[in-house]
Amino acid sequence: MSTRRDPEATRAAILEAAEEAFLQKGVADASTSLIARRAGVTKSLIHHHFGSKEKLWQEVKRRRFEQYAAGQQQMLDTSEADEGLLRRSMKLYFQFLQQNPEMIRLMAWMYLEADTECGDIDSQLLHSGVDKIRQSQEQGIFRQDVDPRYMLMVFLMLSQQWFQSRAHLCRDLGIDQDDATIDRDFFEVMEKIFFEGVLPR
Amino acid sequence: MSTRRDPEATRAAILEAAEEAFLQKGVADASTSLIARRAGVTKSLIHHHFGSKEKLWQEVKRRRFEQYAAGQQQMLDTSEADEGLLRRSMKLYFQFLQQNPEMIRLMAWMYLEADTECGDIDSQLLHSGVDKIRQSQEQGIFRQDVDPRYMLMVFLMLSQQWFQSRAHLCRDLGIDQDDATIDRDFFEVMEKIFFEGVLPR
DNA sequence: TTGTTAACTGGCCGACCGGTCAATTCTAGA
DNA sequence: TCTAGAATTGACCGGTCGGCCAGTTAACAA
Repeated sequence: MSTRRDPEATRAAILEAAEEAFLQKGVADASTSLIARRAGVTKSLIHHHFGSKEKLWQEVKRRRFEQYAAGQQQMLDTSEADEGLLRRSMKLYFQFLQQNPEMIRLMAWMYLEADTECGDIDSQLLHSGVDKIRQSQEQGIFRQDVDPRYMLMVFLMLSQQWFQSRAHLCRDLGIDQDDATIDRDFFEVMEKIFFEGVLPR
Repeated sequence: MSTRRDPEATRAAILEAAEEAFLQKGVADASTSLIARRAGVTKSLIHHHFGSKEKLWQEVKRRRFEQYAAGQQQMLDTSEADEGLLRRSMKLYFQFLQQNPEMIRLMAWMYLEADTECGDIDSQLLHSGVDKIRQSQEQGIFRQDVDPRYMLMVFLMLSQQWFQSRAHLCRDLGIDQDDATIDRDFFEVMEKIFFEGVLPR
C-alpha cells in the first residue's frame, strides 16, 4: 500500500474538522489535538498548513463568510426591486439561516470576539440590499419616512435572532420546539408585522 | 495594620471579577487564576467559596438574571394594558439593554453553550408580557390574527439583536458608530415598523 | 537519475490549566 | 478565656495546552 499525499485534501480535512470543533466548542475550548485527530492528521500538520490555531480560525471564518456572501449576492442580482423582492429576500435569508445553523453560531462568536474581519465581504451585499429598498421607496411601494438602512437591518436581525433565541423563548413560553412548523409560524408573524405592523388596518 | 476578614466582601469581589472575565473572554478562556488575581484573592478561595469554576459561572449567571427579572417584572406590574404599555415596555427593554450591555454578552454565551439554566426565572416574565398583549388584542388595540407569543418575541428579539450586531452592521453600512444618536434613530425605525409596518398607510 | 522542496511524523518543551491539601490565621459563640 | 470551625494562604499535583524541531518520506522538475 502506497501512502500517497494530497495536501489539498489534507487542508480541506483540517478545515472541516476545525470548523466543526470551533463552532461547536468555541476557539478556546477546541484544541488543535482534537482537530487533528478528527481530521486524521498529526497536530504538526495544522501548523505546517495554517501557521497557528488563530490563523486556522481566521481561515474558517473567511471561508464560511465568502460562500455565504456568494449565495446571497446571487439571490440579489437575479431579482427586481418591488415588494415581492423584499418578501422573497426575506424568505430566502430566513431559509438560508434555517439550513445553515453554523452561520448563526459563527456570527455569535464574531460578536463576542469583537471580530472586525470579513466585514468588507458582506459590505457590498448590504449596500445592494439598501439600494433595492431605496428604489422601492422611490416607487412608493414602501413608506419613505424610514431610513432604508435601518429597514434592512430590522429584517436581517429578526431572522438571525429567531434562530439564536428560538430554543430559550419557545421553552419558556411553552411552545413545542420539536414541532417542525414553528419556524414557518414565526416567519408568518414576522412577515405580517414587518410589512403591516401590529396595529389593525 | 490588622488584616480583617470579610467573607461577604470576598465573595462579592470574586463574583465581580468573574463576571467581567467570563463575559469578556468566555468561560473556557477565563482562568481561575486571572479571576483570583483581579479579585485580589488566592485561587484557592474561589474553590472554597464556590466549589468549582463551573459553579462560579452558574452563580454569575443566576445573579445577573435575577436582578434583570426583578427590574422587568416591576415595570410590567406598574402598567396598564394598552398600546402605550407596549410602547413603554419596548422603550424600557431597549434602554435596559442599552445600559446593561453585559446582558447581551451573557445571553450570547448562553446560546453558544446551549445553556438551559435560568429559564424559569424569566418564564413568568414572558407570560406576563404575553398576557398584556393578549388583553390588548381583545380590546381591539392590536390585530388579532397573530399569536401574541410571537408578537412579544419580535420586539424582544429586535432590541437584543440590535445591540449584538450594531457594530458590524453600522460599520458595513457606513453609519457613524460614535454618534450617540444611532440607538435612538434605530429605535424610532423599529418602533415605526413594529407598530405600523413598512407598507404605506 | 538526482537533487530540491514541500508534506508529513513523532517526540518534546515550557506554560498554564483546574483542583487539592496541609498548615495558618482570624473570628464568633460557649 | 477557650475552642471549634470558617477564612485564607502558598505549595503542589497530574494533565493538557499551543507550538517547535529534527528527521523522514513522497512529489517533481531538471
